Amino acid sequence: MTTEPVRRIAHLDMDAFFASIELLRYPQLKGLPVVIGGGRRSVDDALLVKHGERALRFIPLEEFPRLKDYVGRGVITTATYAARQFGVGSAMGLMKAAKLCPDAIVLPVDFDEVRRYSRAFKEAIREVAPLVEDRGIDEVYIDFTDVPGGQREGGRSLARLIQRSIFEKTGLSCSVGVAPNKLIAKMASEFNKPNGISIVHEADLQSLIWPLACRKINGIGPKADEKLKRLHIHTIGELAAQEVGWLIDNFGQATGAWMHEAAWGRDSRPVVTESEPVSMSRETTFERDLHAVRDKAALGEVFTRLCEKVAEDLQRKGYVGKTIGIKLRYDDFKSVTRDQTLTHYTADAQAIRHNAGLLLKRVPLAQRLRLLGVRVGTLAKAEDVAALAQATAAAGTGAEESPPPPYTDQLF
DNA sequence: TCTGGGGTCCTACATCGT
DNA sequence: TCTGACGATGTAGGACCC
Repeated sequence: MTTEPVRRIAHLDMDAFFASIELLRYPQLKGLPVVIGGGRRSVDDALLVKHGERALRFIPLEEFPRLKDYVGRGVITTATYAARQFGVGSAMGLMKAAKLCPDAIVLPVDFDEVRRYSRAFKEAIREVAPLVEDRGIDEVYIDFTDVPGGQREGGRSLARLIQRSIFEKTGLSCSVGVAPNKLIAKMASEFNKPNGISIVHEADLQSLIWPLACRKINGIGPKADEKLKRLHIHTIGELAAQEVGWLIDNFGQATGAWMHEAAWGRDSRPVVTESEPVSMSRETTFERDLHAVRDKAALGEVFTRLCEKVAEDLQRKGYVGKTIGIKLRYDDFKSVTRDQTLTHYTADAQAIRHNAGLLLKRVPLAQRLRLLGVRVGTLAKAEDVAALAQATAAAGTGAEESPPPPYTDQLF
């Protein structure tokens, strides 16, 4: 007689991913406070030129740049566990971090390298368990339910196997949480970091989940957490004790109902192995704030370059889009967006530049700008749109699209 | 000396056609 | 013809995540 398999979902999180990759390259930094971020100066290139690829591991410590010497804007992407001891962490401004730990070594992000490792660890997982949902560069959900051995020890033995396989193929460690659903698995993977495994069953809700802060729920951010605190709700258990109607009154229909479900550990979202992108964008923060009139030429150049980059991204990945958007961030950190949906799809840099330029006329430009961004949304596969256009043309009903005019006479 | 870049999703609101 | 309800769609902003 066979029993129905219990739903077992794993959340796997690479440990200090970006920093750990750098430590493989520079093993002499092991155990030291290191932060990854900034990235405007090519530290690696400078060290490479001086020492050559093979000698990187012998570069003396005093040659690495320190946080206290860092100049420019930027935030920390990740920090080694040694750096975290100083209170330094992700999303912190580099200048603030320099105060907390001036002697921490600061390295730029090597995105190509990180992407390579990302592909490698995900491949290692898929060899063992095929149902994998991508959750960014260093995280995945895995459906253990029907994988051979996925039920053993609540999922612990399969988690151990995956950890071992990832380490063999990349030299990196990760933490895994296995639970009845994605929501709990995500929380569980944080229980035992680094290089840990946590198993949570439905019956553990009150003892393991309810004592946690509401902020630990994936989806409750700083704003919602603050509001909950104002309402004297600090833990998930306190959240679970509230009437769903009261939560809806305070947070709205969707959020209120969702909070209630989450606090009771209920989440039926499936592990999704494939998804289509919704938008693609490029944005950049300037070294110094720029003015629309006085720095018109520089802004125009950056703007055109951003449009070209988005167009390149779309074309490389085989997408076209219909909604063109811009984003501006002023020197006081306030941002505005404008967008416009066209009658036709495009992935053409000139067309994007032209329409983005028109959107600029709809935003205030008296204040200095610190960031400029360009976005293309309402995406479709280029081949699908082309096929449809061909069919429409064959039927003789297609309206002829005229090419966009050149983008002269624009603000910048 | 503040606060990156690339995304998704939700909400509120305006507009338009029926 | 006027008015209101309602759904679809577009737009703006913001919360949140990695």
